[in-house]
Amino acid sequence: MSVKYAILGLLHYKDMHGYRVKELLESNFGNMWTVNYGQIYPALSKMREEGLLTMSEVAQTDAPAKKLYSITPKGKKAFSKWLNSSPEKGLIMRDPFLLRMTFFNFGKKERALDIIAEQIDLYEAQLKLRTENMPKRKQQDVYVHLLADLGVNLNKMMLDWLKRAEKEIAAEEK
Amino acid sequence: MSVKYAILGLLHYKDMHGYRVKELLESNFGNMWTVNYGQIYPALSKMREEGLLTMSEVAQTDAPAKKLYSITPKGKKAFSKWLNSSPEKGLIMRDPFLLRMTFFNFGKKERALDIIAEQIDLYEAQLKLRTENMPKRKQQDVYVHLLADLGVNLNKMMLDWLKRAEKEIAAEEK
DNA sequence: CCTCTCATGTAAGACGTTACATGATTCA
DNA sequence: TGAATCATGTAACGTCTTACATGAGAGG
Repeated sequence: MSVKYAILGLLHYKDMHGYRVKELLESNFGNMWTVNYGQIYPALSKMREEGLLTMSEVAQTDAPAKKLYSITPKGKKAFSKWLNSSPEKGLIMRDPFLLRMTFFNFGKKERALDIIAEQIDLYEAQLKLRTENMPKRKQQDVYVHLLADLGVNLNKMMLDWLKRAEKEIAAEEK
Repeated sequence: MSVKYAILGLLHYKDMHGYRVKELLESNFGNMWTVNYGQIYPALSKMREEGLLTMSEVAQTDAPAKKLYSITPKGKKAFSKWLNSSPEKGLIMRDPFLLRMTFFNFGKKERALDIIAEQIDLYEAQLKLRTENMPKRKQQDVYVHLLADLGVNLNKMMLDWLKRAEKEIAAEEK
């Protein structure tokens, strides 16, 4: 369960509630996460039961009450044990677009080019966003900033590749 | 269910049994798949029930009997419908190593460098394999060969990034 | 008044992984 | 004899996604 350790890691920075955890996991860290409340809220409750976290309710005048979670010494211990263990298996990269692309020999070339163009737009928008966010990340520790850098690199590589793909496919007779 | 369409795609090339499907998904296509029998065999049975595939048992003298699956016209139709639909959501990239790395500010620098060195070895071995397999892919269609190319690119980018990370982390005082 | 953002949660189901169980042949 | 490869499958368990349900305040 990796959401667990992601949460424990985030709580090293500051106390947080579920809503913020999701926000940070998605935008700030890694660039390569999608988490949803269906994972986060149950995980927080469970971890609290396990004694890794403590919770305190905070009433607010301008917004609904939130549940602030803090990491306990037991939680820190569990996190540090995980951090120093050897990372299992490898990278998982799955993309519905890439799966389709693999089989485009059985489809129409024009449609392939359309879908590639869509992807280029998507990655261009994402690259813009990531580039804009880079300065913020540079103020954080080396690791966070390296990760942000990786996100930008990935994005650039994909764009180069997509544009090359466009040309190669267009050049095919068939 | 993406395994479903991956199978339908493969069966456009030739009739296949479950064992071969796994082999091809893992090695030949995409470079970015891990599938296991727990997914494949039930999927094949289910798709047969749905009329997307037909099956015939083939006895062998040198190995156990295998179940050859063929795609039906209904299966081809379902596949082509999927192929031409717009790909949903985006790329999912998850790596236990990258998650750890994000939080290495809370761990020991030496350990971070060790783990990075391990990853470099891993990616170097993978790059070698992928580069060796490239000529085979070039004989296939543009799409398959572009996908193989993407795998190599990804690998190279990761290696560059890991080596830069090594230097930046080593340069930190702390 | 309507939509957006903030905020928390549950239930059902889809999807994936791991472990187990079986068994023949080939090669060292 | 023992390991590797080929071959098929199931059961239990985890994880993840989707949809639903609720509700307050802010701003147009």
